[in-house]
Amino acid sequence: MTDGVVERSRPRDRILETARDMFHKHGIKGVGVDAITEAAGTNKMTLYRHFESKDELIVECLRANAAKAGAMWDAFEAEFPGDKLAQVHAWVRKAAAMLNADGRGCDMANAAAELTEPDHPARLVIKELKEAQRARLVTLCRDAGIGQAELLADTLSLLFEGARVSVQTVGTEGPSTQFVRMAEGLIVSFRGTAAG
Amino acid sequence: MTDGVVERSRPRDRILETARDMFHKHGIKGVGVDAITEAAGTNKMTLYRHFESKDELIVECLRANAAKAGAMWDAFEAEFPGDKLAQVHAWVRKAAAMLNADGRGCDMANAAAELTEPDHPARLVIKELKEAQRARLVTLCRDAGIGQAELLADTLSLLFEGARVSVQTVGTEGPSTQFVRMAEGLIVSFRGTAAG
DNA sequence: CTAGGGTGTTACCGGTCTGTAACTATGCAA
DNA sequence: TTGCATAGTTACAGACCGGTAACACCCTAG
Repeated sequence: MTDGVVERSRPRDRILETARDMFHKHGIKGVGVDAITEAAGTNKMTLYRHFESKDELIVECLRANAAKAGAMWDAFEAEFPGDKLAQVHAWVRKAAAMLNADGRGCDMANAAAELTEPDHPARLVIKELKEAQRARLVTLCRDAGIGQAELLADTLSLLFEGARVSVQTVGTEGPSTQFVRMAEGLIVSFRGTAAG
Repeated sequence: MTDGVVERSRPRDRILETARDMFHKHGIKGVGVDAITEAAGTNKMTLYRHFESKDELIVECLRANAAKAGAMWDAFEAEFPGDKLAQVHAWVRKAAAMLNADGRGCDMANAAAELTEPDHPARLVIKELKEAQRARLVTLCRDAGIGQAELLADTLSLLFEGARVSVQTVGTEGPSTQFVRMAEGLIVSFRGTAAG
């Protein structure tokens, strides 16, 4: 039996997990590879044996985040099998929970704010992962029988995205406190219109 | 006659203006003081005679941004004197214009994403300036005779904030294209409810 | 027992970062 | 002309950055 998932896992996994946590808390440019490897209980050489550069490590961290987000969608389906409308409401609750979880916003959005080079490898994966998220929410809304599913999904997306940066700038007592009310009101409103 | 506002202004003003531009384009941690002073046509010593540290320069840049934002509100009042509802719609148009202006989001939000130290001097001014913006929009909505002015203002704020980060992550062709429609729809909807 | 792959250690490279010291040049005002 | 504030120049300190070289150390598979 392994005594601690983080401590006794392979160095590559520890590095990835530690980097994800530190990038999230302190920003990408705010963390050096030395700090990551030390926190992961390893060293710089081992990092560069598994990742060819810091940029590649960043990309892998973002992909790992996306994988966790994908698991979230699967959890909705598992909790409310077939009931797409319930899953939409579950998404709202999950989003609200994230807002109060910590004062840091979305890792993808934060990375996009930091990595300004237009051809940075991370920008590509950020874009495609955000588009995948959007597609899943659109599909969910559509399958829930809501008219104008794209518009509702986009509105909910922007509200959530905005709430995350609002938490980061003014804290949890700002406009983001109204997020659930806004989202639920919108869903009701859109369900009132034509339902395909 | 001075031949160029930027070139012949005082060094302090040139540094401030140049820093604002470069922080906006490349991020705060992505720009060094050497690069700023060189682009401003001066040198590092002069910068440190006018600003006691890079952090103080950052704070001054954020304050300058807020001053420009304040001028925007005054422009609304000048264009539609007394007509608060028209000013709300002017805000929507202005916000939409900002979305397509460039792919970079709000400087305050980006700074908050980069400067993660909880006691960083910039975090205080970011919070108070964001709260001031929110207060102005709430007041405008209330004076426009809209019921639930706070809720509408917060919703519009989150939508705009979210649209700015969406532009930064997936570009101008993403959910942000629907911003005006969402905002106008919300205003109509809120005007339909009780009007005080 | 042995061979080899994964890992750890130390030292280093060249570059960049914020911030400072010491000195020189300029322009304006009395 | 003298005096002074402002600005420019060069050089540097001390720290950190991403990334690499060379070598010693396991642990396990054969």
